[in-house]
Amino acid sequence: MEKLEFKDLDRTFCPVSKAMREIGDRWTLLILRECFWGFKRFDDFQVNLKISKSVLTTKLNHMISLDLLEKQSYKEEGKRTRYEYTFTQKGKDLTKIMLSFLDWGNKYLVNEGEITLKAIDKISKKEVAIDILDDSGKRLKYSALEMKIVRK
Amino acid sequence: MEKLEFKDLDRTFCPVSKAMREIGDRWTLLILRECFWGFKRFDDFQVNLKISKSVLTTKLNHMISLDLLEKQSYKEEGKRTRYEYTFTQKGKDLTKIMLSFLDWGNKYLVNEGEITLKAIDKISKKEVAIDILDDSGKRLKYSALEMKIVRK
DNA sequence: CGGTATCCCGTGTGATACTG
DNA sequence: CAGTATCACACGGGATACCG
Repeated sequence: MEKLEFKDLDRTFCPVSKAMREIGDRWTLLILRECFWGFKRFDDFQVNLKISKSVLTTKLNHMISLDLLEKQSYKEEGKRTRYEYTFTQKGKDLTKIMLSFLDWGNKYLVNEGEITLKAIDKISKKEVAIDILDDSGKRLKYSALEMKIVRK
Repeated sequence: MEKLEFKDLDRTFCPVSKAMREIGDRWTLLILRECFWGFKRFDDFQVNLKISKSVLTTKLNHMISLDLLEKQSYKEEGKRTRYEYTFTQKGKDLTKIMLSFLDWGNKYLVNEGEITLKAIDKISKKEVAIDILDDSGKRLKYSALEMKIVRK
């Protein structure tokens, strides 16, 4: 079997391409960010994100079809039925992507003195980091990395 | 000083929003991926990504203006002057975002038996992971996280 | 509150042709 | 090879009105 070179490959095989096609739009990650903060209702998304209702409808339905979100109805005593959106495991697993964005954004796009967001450990209240680890758990630099083409 | 609540905040303050505005388009991350693989020339990008030349020109110039890329000229003996694009530190620091996409894409968007890409340690040739760490270097679950509004 | 149905518009993108 | 210029268009997104 001959060795596959990057140049020969249709880039659509790359998981980064695939992920971009699925969540690489203006709203998906921001909706999931709102979920991560605990918001669940249509109206919260709409007000917080200042997204138009028609687009939000489309996005939510699309994200449900991609298994990023689940829609559930619930009913409080004496109130009418409501709906809430919560993320699935697949959606929740986008947290690392969100935190990477957060990290990079904080480093390069936030000025000194400006208000921003950090992710902290609930217990220690200290900042968390996101990093690249080898199989023994040691942190790696980018320069220590290479890409390999494999079959899953 | 009163406590700031998420609901009160214009979402544009969020570094995730800011990052999305800067790199949340169809091409930027894919161009940086090609850089990460070692490609540097206009034509490589164009052929590999199947992007139209006019769009590529616009993107590259935009990315230079955002300080994600640098353009340099170089000259080999007896050949004419060529140009190459390499990423800046700011661009290089997007690697974690790329690896997060790679990780998530591999988990959810690649079927068994399909060709895909993994990031490995150059030395040990073993797969690397990307993870969330507390300040002592211990891995954290999402459920151990919370967000905090701070000033940089 | 939680949507759907229309209509409209900007812009991101591709195709093609041209240049040094 | 490394672009620029021009045109044309689809589609994502916003605004508005309407509905259960």
